[in-house]
Amino acid sequence: MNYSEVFGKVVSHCKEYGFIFPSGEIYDGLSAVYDYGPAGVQLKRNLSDAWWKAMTQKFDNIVGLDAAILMPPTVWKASGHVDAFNDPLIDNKDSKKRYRADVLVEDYIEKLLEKARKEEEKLIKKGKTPEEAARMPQVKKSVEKAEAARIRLAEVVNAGDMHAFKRLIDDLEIVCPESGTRNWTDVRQFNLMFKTRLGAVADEGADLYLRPETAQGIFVNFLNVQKSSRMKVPFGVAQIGKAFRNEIVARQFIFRMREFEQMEMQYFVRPGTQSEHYRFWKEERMRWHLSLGIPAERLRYKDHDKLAHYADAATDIEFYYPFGWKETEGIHSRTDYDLRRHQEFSGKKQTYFDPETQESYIPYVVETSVGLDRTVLMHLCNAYAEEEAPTAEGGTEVRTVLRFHPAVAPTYVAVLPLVKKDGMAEAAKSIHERLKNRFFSAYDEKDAVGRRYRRQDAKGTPFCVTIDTETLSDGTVTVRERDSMAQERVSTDALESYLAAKSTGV
RNA sequence: GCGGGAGUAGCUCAAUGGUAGAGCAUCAGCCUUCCAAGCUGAGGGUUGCGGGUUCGAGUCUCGUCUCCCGCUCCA
Repeated sequence: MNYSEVFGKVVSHCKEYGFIFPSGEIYDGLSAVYDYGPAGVQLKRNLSDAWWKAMTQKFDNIVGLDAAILMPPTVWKASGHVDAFNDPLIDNKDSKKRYRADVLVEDYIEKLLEKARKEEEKLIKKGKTPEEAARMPQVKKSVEKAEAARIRLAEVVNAGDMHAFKRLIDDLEIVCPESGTRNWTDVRQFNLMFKTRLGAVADEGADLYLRPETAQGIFVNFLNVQKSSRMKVPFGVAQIGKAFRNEIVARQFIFRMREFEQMEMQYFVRPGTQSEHYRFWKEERMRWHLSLGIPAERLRYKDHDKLAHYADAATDIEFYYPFGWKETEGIHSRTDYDLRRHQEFSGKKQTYFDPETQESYIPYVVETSVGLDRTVLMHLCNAYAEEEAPTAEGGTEVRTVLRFHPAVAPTYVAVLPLVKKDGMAEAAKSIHERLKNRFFSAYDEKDAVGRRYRRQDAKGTPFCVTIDTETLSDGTVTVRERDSMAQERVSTDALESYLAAKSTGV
């Protein structure tokens, strides 16, 4: 079974065992929106807890934050999202190519001006002065046409009138550079940010956006956090939260969702030192993924060739998903772009006084940003396995098992009486009651013990504790390990510490 | 968004235009001493949704929605 065959099985397994459901399924669902079921939410929470501890607990100079999803709209002007996330798009039906409508018109204008310039040059060569050449009809016509198009473009862009935009493209007789035809779809405004309104009355109040990334909540709180927690550069602010993007195409299960959760840490550093911190976090974040059992051969760095406007270095940590190598986490050296822009737009100084160097500066930022849902999917894809397992009759059968790292498995241990009689069930229940205080423990007495083992395998429970007649006489139980199916006899007194020792490695 | 494919029980799938079924799973009971055993019973469906053709539609037809694959898009 190869990786891509696994994908469909993972998706149906997720539904069958309560990890992930399509959102609002009884109403046909909503594209690219999913709900986490009982097993899925625990897996997700274990992963985010592991991340939160790896940041805020492990590092003295990283503190947490939970900023609101709604923020003043100017935040998104400052961050560049209002411009970058707003495109009028049009498709050519023949070439199937999609273009930004404003770019098409601008290219058209540019072509006209180019034509005018060439005419001008020709005329000047023929002895006209530049002033005379500019007045000649063959030049003047192109320039005027270009000017008229520019005015109309500005009008439709300002009005946000997509029908007028389409008429403009039709009127200008713009053709597709690929197919050369004018067989266009309508112009559609693609806004990757979700819009909502502040205030209960529909036509009053301000337009707001649901945040398209969580990072800005950290940037706008930079000084609040730094001053209230007496942090000195370098220090980090960690945050876990939802973000929203109106993706044009959202596919691949929970890999690209419209509503998703990010775990971000912005690390504020002295300008000039960003490279060393960038290198540190690059390695540290890879180590974290490895520590939770993701094998090294399914992880890699992918350095960015072309950098975003705000970055001076960027890399992705990619996982080999069933549909290929894809980004799970990004580590970006964001320079002082964000804080500088917020200083500019808010008029509030975003500088830090460094007591060591006795100077004030806007700190540089190294960002680690990991998709929580992608991390969940990574662990699901990595954990899913079908393998031969022995049956009671001595043959073999396929067992489906989720080999989660014990630290992230939704259920840590299942307590099973070998059979329901002779007081085994009662003994098992009391062990379960005790384990519950410390672990996510499940109790199951239905069906043969072999079947119960397989049920726990399918949910990814790493340990099963089985109570048999020996338990009643000498107080020992067997602990059955999920992956090896090996059993070990452990005294009930030592059971808790035995189980606890198995989850190390985070 | 475009092209192709698919939607029947929780899952995998049956059902010449003629009474919607099986296996697995779930639940209850019996039986069962270590890897999906067995027996008895129960629940679960407007066949994705909405029109049309027909005496009669899961089946033919049109539309629509959702999912999958490819393209496209993705600071």
